[in-house]
Amino acid sequence: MSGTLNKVMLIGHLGDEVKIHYFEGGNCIARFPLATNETYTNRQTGEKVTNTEWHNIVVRNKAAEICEKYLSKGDKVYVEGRLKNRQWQGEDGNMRYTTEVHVQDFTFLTTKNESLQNTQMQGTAPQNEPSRPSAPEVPIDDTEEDDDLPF
Amino acid sequence: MSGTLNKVMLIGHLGDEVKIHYFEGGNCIARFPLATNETYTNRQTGEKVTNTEWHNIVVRNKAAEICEKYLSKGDKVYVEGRLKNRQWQGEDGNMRYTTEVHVQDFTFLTTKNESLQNTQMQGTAPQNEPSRPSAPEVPIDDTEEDDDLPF
Amino acid sequence: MSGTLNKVMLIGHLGDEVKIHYFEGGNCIARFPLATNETYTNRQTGEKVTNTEWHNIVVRNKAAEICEKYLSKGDKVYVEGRLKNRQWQGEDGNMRYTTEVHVQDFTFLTTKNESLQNTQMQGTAPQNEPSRPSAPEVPIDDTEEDDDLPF
Amino acid sequence: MSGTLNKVMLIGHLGDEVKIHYFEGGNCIARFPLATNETYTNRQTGEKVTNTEWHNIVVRNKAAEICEKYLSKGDKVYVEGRLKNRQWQGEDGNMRYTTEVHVQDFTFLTTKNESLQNTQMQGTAPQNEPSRPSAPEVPIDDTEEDDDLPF
DNA sequence: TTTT
DNA sequence: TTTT
Repeated sequence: MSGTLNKVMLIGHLGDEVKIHYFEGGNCIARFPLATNETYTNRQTGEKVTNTEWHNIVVRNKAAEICEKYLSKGDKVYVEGRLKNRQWQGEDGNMRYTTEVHVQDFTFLTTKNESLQNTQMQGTAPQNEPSRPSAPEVPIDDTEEDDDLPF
Repeated sequence: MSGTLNKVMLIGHLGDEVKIHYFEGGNCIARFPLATNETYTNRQTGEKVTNTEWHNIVVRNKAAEICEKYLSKGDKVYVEGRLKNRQWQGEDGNMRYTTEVHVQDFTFLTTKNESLQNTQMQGTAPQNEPSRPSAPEVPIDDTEEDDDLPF
Repeated sequence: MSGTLNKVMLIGHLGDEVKIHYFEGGNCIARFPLATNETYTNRQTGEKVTNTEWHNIVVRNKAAEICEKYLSKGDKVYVEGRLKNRQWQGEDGNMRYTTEVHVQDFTFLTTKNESLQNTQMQGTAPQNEPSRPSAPEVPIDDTEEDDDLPF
Repeated sequence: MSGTLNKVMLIGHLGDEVKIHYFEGGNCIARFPLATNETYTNRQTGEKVTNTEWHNIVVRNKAAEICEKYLSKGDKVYVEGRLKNRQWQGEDGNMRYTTEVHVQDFTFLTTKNESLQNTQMQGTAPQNEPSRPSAPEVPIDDTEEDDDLPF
């Protein structure tokens, strides 16, 4: 315990399909962009303004596979996780910086693919899913042996 | 996954010592009251008002033991968990209802017992601690075989 | 500022219609039950178990009227607020205790009444709505002159 | 209402002093870096690893002035807000991207400057402070007329 | 009393 | 690039 807290909670829509990448050891990582919207009225002009924020969502291993299987562009989802900054060297030699949301928990709020109905139940059991009183049947290997890969 | 969310996040002070109870199988449960305060100014009278809410905190197994070991009355702590309603029959034959916060994660914000400094690191690794990329060294048995006990 | 935090975040379904009550000064309060579900597999028996928790949701003034207008039994909603304990004397003379969630923010995730489409935009502007950069057009009177009424 | 949620909750330590900037109309914006830590044990090597994430915190107007007045490098604070991405053109002509946490609520968890004790009460009344039953005495102008400035 |  |  470090006495700190790093928590993000988002409800938004997928702006694109889930992209998954498998590592040699069998681990995998999934990524997708998530849009949240804010609407307000400009006080000076009186016009209604909508701002969209795009978030880089990152999911690992079993949870990644569930997302890849059941989520599609446009779906609404709740994700909970941590902010993580990542840097890498761009092709032009300059450093690039990105902030990602590394998912610890999620729940589907709509899915276009309605075939998941029953499967959906275990769909919310990501890595070390905190809201499960009993242990998940499938042990999830969370080893971050990919940590220095440019993802 | 059920498509729902049940989350509570509190920062408050312990109103009493942690009380722990061990079950036969080795499981245990710890309880303590946590106070949060709200201060506002009454618009009509202009006086400052402070309201204190008391929350029933429930922690299980390894996390319970960490709390019992390191937290004391007056300590400040962050807890995250789920709301759970519990009912039982009182001595007068009437049903009693209580709402509890079942802890999934926590972090110490102050402790009177400063001896924990180093131990503190694993102090924040409750059951299925979600913010850990690697697995906790000690597997935590979360079996709720005590679920129908009146706690 | 009191150095404490009292926050609840729920996604659930309304178990009943919104009940609204108006006070003399024009203030009002709305209440509805909200269900969250938890599903897990019993480790011993292998059977799937679903637990439902019921939460007492309380909304005030303008936000209350929006809820009453647009939410119906069965709708899914996100609510954010504070835990508040309330006690009152029952008809049998015994004290009763309830824990409520006093809403500070909310967003509709589905509504059966689809006629709200456009109105919905301001539907998420409860009292002192925090996610609005510009001020809401309608000042909301939040005076808690009803605090000792048995609601 | 947009049916989305964009929420960040952090407990961390200030990595530097609060920097405040005043605009012509009297509005102001404060910024400071906030560190959160994550500690875990590498499963392969068995060594303990600590990761620090740095977050760009942005506060506006009255809340900004309170932060500037009472927070110092090293202080621990809870902040709640929204993720906001900002881009601007760097001196080299390349676009720069940053993710910021725009604060909606906060509470001091420690302060080196203990003189605030009493003042602290209003220290937690940022813009449209959601946890206040009564209205703040000082109306806060939240107009974002500075939105296209490179902050 | 909700929902999947 | 989402959604309402």
